[in-house]
Amino acid sequence: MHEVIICEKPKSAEKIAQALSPNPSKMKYGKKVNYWEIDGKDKKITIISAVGHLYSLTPKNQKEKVYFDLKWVPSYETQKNLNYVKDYVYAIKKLGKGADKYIHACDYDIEGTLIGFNALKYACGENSVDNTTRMKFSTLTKKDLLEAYNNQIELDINQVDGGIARHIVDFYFGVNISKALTGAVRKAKYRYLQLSAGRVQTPTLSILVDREKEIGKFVPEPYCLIKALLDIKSEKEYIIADYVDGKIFDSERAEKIFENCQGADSIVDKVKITETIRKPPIPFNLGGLQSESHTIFGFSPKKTQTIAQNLYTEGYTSYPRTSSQKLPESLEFDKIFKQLSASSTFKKHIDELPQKTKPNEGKKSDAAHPAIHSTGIIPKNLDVDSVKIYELITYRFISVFAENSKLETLRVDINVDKEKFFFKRKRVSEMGWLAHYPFRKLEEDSFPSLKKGDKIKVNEILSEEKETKPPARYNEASLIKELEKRELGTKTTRADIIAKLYDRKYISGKKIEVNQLGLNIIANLREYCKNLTNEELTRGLEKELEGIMGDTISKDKVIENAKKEVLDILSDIDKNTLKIGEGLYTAYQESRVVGKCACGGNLVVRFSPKTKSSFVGCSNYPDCNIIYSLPKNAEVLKTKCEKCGLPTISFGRGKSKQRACLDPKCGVDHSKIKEPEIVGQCPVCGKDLLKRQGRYGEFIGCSGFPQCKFSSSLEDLEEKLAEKSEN
DNA sequence: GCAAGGTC
Repeated sequence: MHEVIICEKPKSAEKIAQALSPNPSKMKYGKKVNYWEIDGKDKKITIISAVGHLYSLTPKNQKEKVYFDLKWVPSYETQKNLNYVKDYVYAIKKLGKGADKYIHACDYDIEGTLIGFNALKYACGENSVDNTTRMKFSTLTKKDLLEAYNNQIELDINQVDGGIARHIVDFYFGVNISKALTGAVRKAKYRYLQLSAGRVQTPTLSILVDREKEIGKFVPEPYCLIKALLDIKSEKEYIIADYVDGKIFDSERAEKIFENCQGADSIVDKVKITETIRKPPIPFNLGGLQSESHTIFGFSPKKTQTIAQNLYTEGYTSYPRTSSQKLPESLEFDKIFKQLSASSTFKKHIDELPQKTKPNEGKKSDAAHPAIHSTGIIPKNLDVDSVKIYELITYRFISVFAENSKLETLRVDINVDKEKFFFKRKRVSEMGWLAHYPFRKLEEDSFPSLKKGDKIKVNEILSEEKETKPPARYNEASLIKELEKRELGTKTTRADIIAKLYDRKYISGKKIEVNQLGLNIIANLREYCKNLTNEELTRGLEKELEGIMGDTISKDKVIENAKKEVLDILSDIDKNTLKIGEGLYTAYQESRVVGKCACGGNLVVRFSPKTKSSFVGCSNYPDCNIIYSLPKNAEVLKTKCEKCGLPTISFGRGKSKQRACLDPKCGVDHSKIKEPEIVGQCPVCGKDLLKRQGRYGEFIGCSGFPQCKFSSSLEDLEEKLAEKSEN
């Protein structure tokens, strides 16, 4: 009797083999594919694996105008970068044909069920499906796997149908509407401009557009902050106390308070020290790791994901594509810590952990995998960025087991004449887990010794005019969090989808801005297929998939409904195709404008298919044929060259990243302007004031930043200094 | 190629 077990990925095949036998034989098919064999008395078991989806949808006839007639083909046929899949398909075809019995042992979710089903149907042969049972497990532990093997259930064909429907509906909407948009530009302008829309990418772009609009209509409100510069020092800085009510929007009131305080000294009214407990952080899931790595190292979520994936394949850290924030005891922490202790730096931290502790866990869990953690194997020869991610994961893993840290907050309330001010100082009083997680900035304020009734001289009363700020733009990490919250996309696809929006030139910048093209796409889609721009399509699809799995609606009915809806949308787009195409192309051109040409035209980024490189040319071509070539992977920046006014560009990677003027003949090397120029003394703390380069141009900041927050625009500086010295 | 979803 020959039994074939089909798994979702090589790792789970290995785990299942090890669970079923103390010494399974590890075999190789070709050079790359591992599989396992267990020879029993009257049974031979072959355990093989897929590598995620092996098959993808493709139109039966590529020449159709719209694609509703689809078929499954091996995914390496439609996507060249999936070449590695080939070996696995071949292996399953060879090893999985003609067995007496099949066991479907992929992850127990919609996609996993479909992965195994397609592998059986298209690689092992149609008949294999009828001869298949299912293993249902939620972790890859020996106990769970054995239990699943001993209690196999029937293959749930409704779950398979749910998976098929999901793929087809996404294809119907995504591919057909993308084609229609691209086609509209082609028909209107005879230009090829690859555009796209989809169930997840479009609502994501829509979220960004909404934020853009909020920012656009935001009216800043002036307010006033009143501060008292006290004649006591913390470290070397004078302590500044804030007016107790914070922002004051009534300027008359602000002025009155300001007047009231003039010349008066202050008396300490109340001194209070409170202690707050900070629990250790929670274990990383993919989103958590991406977000932390973004704030600490500035890595994009996609970059973090790739590095974490490599660390996993090398065996240094656990499976990264998890949403779990939990670390079950079955992982055997003791063993991992013992292994990690081979490194003296980790040992130092591990030795300080309290005995017999449980990890601090988060709420989210994942059926297939625990939170991201170190395996215990100490890596060798990692590149710098991988080291950073590895250490982040390992120190996080250690610190979730550590003790609470404690923070002391000193709050001093003072009266300046009749007006009330206060200031706060913070310091860590017990390090706890912070000692094992060297990525956080620690609060280390010194506490001045004061008691009720003490008199403090007031050096100066400061009145700062401020404006309320518009809501912040999303960055990649905060956008991923928003998508998680709205349950759009999955943990694995979110980073890719954002990358796609950049790629299409819908959005740009680290603080994400929506380009004209992105705004126009959403405007059009909101008019012609509203459901695609909000989350309704996803929510509706979820409901329908539940219906399919609960056997209250058929897969075919769901697919048919989707087809009708897409046909309606396509006919609306078709009726307005020239208008839509025109608008999209104009928006695209506006997005590409980077500056003004000497001839009065617009400087535009163009792509030369001949040299396969980008360059900047003038919109008045062929009348004006000025051309600036761009280095590979160059980015045209918003800041202008101060010598010639052309935009500046940045190119190169990492430390060799350079800035220069778009015109190489201009000769200003912008990368050398990094040494900030000293332009005066800070009126608040007395340190040097520096001219700094910000995201939106130059500004003046204090060299004492972040302790001293004084800043000013170039224009307002003199005024601000004069104002301060008058008082 | 176009989507979104698995996985190296």
